[in-house]
Amino acid sequence: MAKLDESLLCDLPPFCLLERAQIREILEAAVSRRYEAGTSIFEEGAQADRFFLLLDGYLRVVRTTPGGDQIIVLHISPGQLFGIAPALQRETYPAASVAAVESLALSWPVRLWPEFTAKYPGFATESYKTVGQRLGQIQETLTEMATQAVEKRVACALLRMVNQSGRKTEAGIEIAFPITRQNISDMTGTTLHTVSRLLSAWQKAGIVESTRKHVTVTDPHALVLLSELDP
Amino acid sequence: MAKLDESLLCDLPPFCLLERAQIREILEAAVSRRYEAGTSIFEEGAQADRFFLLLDGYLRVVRTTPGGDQIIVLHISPGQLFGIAPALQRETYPAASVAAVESLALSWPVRLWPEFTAKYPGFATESYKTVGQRLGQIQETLTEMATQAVEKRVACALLRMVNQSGRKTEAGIEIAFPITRQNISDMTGTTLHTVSRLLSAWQKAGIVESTRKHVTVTDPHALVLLSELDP
DNA sequence: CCGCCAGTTTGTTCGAGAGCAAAGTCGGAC
DNA sequence: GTCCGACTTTGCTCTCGAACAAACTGGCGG
Repeated sequence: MAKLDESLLCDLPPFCLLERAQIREILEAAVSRRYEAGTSIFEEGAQADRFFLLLDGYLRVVRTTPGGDQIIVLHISPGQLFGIAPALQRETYPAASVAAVESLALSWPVRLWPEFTAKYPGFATESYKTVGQRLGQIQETLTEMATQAVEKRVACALLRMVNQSGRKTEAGIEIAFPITRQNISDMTGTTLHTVSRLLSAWQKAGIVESTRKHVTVTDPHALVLLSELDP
Repeated sequence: MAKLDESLLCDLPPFCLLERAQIREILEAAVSRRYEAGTSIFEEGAQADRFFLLLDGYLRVVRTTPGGDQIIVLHISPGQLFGIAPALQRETYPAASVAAVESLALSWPVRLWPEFTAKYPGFATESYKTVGQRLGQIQETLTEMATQAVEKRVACALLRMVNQSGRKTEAGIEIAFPITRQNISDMTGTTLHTVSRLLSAWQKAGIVESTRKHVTVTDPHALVLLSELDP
């Protein structure tokens, strides 16, 4: 249990309607923990006994197939709730959460969920809104995966990451967390080879720049065209 | 607004904890409507102003890409809530719902949702449970789509339909709603040609039987093997 | 009873992208 | 500085399944 400044929470959607005293209460009940890059916060299929809020860092939500292939379902940015399976009456987490960088998260035991939704106005509403957005996003990814060619899927994946956590730099917009070719291929259901070729081609075309583990989109508009156009 | 027997509702998860009087109240507020096969209950992107309960029939939940390709996200069986976007604070429905056969559904205006969850114990819990199940199912489909070859995806899709709405017959287990090769290809992101070839091969192998618009799985176990094994 | 059409089957061609192989390079540990 | 391992690049081959084409079939409406 850590002593945390309530200003961390009071701007976030699920908490922004609450009073200082309520926020303090919530913090009192929370456990705060640091996760090193690469470590997992919880595993796929594990007992869903807590729910979480990411304060700092970035997470990947990952599913692994029996065959050992894995795919990245989505990324979590600071300020977002995650591991909210228990809010949906799930016994287990449907996917694992892995820290992409050193990260900091709060968590509460599941039994507090009903209390939170009952006691704090707007908490339930805002949380379910998050669920709705994720559901929509996953449906979108699914359609994309089912209908689009590899090139478009990769373009869409980059755009999604840029939109969710792009940082403006001199060169363009940089994805805020480290990401390998392998990671991108795990988001798009392709191979790191293909991703590497695509990024090389786009770099030559002046659309992206990339170094090890980092990608900057220099011409977002061109990427949008790639993700939409047919030929 | 139709006069409906409350016994229709009282066994369903969202309502099973309620008293007769409450169920009657809920029915009073509902609009009941019949939909012909092929018609849509609501369109993708439409204002999400009502939520629904399928009483009879089967629905496909469909997303369409800008390019005109469409994919079937999931099927809805009698007794399930659908179009519950509003419960997740969405302004619009993220996908369309189309009747696969002549169907009957109840619906209520969105403004009753908060009332229902507040007034009827277990309603919110059970509804969000449904959301959780769908989220899990879609994630599963997504991983499948991203990692598995066409043959396995089709096998999985058949198994999912059989599990959700299989009917025992002399020959095996029949999928309870009409389904074309095209439909199956829309669930698996392939073409009707490929699905046709697969079904033919499986029929020859004694695993399935199929006529126009109908599929019966005669050897479910063999299909499970196909959906799991590697070689 | 016939004709039509939606749905299905089957053949053939062809290209995207997976799989395999190998070499290059950057960054951190020591 | 130098070594090592994780990440990346690039070339080549080969297969799966999409795309195109065309014929067939069964059911429904007139």
